[in-house]
Amino acid sequence: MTTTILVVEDDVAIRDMLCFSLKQMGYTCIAAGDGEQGLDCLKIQQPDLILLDWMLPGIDGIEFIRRLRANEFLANIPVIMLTAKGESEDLVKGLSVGADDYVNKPFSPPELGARIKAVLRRCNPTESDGKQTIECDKLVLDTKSHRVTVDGERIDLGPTEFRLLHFFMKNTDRAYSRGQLLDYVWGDTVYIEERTVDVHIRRLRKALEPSGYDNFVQTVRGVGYRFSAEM
Amino acid sequence: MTTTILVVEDDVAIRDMLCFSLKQMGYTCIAAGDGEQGLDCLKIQQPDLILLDWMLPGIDGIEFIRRLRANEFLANIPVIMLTAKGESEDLVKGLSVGADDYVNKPFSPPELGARIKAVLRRCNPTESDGKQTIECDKLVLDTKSHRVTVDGERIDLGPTEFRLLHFFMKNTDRAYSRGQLLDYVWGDTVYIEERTVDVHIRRLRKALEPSGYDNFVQTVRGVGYRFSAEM
DNA sequence: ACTAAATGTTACAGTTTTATAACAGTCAAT
DNA sequence: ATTGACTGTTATAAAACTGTAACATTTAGT
Repeated sequence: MTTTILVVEDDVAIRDMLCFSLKQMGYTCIAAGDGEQGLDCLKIQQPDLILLDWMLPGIDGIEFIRRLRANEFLANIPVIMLTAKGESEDLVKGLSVGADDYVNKPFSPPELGARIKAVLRRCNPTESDGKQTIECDKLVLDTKSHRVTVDGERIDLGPTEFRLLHFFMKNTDRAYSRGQLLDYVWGDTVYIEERTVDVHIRRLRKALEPSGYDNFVQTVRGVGYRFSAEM
Repeated sequence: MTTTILVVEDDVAIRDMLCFSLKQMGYTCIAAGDGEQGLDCLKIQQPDLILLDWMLPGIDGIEFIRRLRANEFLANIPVIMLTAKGESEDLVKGLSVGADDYVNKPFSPPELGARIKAVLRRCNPTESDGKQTIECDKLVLDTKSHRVTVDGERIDLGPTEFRLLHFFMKNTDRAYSRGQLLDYVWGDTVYIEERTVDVHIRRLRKALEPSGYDNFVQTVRGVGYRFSAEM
């Protein structure tokens, strides 16, 4: 799950610096040079957060937020204002118009990062797309506590086996090739031998063995693997 | 049940006067000379209400409240602003930022007392006793007295370990990343190495060791830590 | 039954993650 | 100034995890 941030800032140097820092922090970044451009970007793609310079040519910060909040699809996107020092007047205006937080220029990347994290957290209190536990017969995977249990009996899994089981339990009764599993469970950026999947399947089976659920992990010869309650 | 009030006011005379009046009214009083000091106080002890002068050297009222609201433990503490006459501008700002009420200087102690009572009533509708202690098996954490005991046996914790345990006991059976713990326990405005969390986890475990509750603090490899009665 | 391909299993070396201890700076109380 | 408690950082040790390759077994087709 990548988090996308829209940066609206007219100063090229600052904009580039921002995008660079944000990417380093693992965010995906869209950049706009003025309010008009920024609003255009929003028509195409909805970011998870907006970094908004307050002093903009054309549409200024206040106006930008107004228009943003006026659109029901965009109204909930949190906004962090970037203000120069001494603009505390505007600051209050901004917060009252609907900005969620602000950062004074100049700021350090860590500080900005902290603010971004805080705002995202505040705005996504539900987190983790709802479902807290996934069940399959008596097998229970709890995403919050990061635990797998059968009848309350705990099953120990390494990080990779946990992700693998998690994926399987979210997508039961369906066969996946080793390549697909690598993409979905490991991520598509790494290059790993396909046979490695076999090894982790083995480890998962072994961990599930005492509970008898190891046969839920099924081999589909010539294709890959499948997780299913039915034999 | 004593009610504690934090006074943040830079003018010594007014501050002392306030503390004196408050004590007369039966409140316990903590005093801070500026915003920085005030925030430090909050790390150690959570008051039931904050009296906040609006004109402060360093961190001003807006910033103070902003930081306050950013911390989940402190977010609900009501704030009464102390404003000089003619600062009606700031008044609006303050209320929009999240102050709960205001009192114009100069004010009379009875007036202030009335406001305090009103705000406390408004903000603690459930109250009367509220949860003062959190328990986990025989482990008892008293939020007011800032004490942790097992079977009446006292356990000594440093401030950070106390907050960490406090957070854990409020959120058991759930894995948190080091980053999340930093956000929730340390606050999202500081930038601290993630490894530092490990060290404090270690200190917490060590402190709990003699009681045998150290294994409640569990490592979730690849993720972070979890506090749970179940192994 | 024989063969080739696919999968199961195991051991291991390298890497990553976590635990622990030691250190230095801060702050308040004395 | 000095002490002592506390905090954050860092270095090193220990533990856990990972990917690979080598070998074993099963499977399907002949």
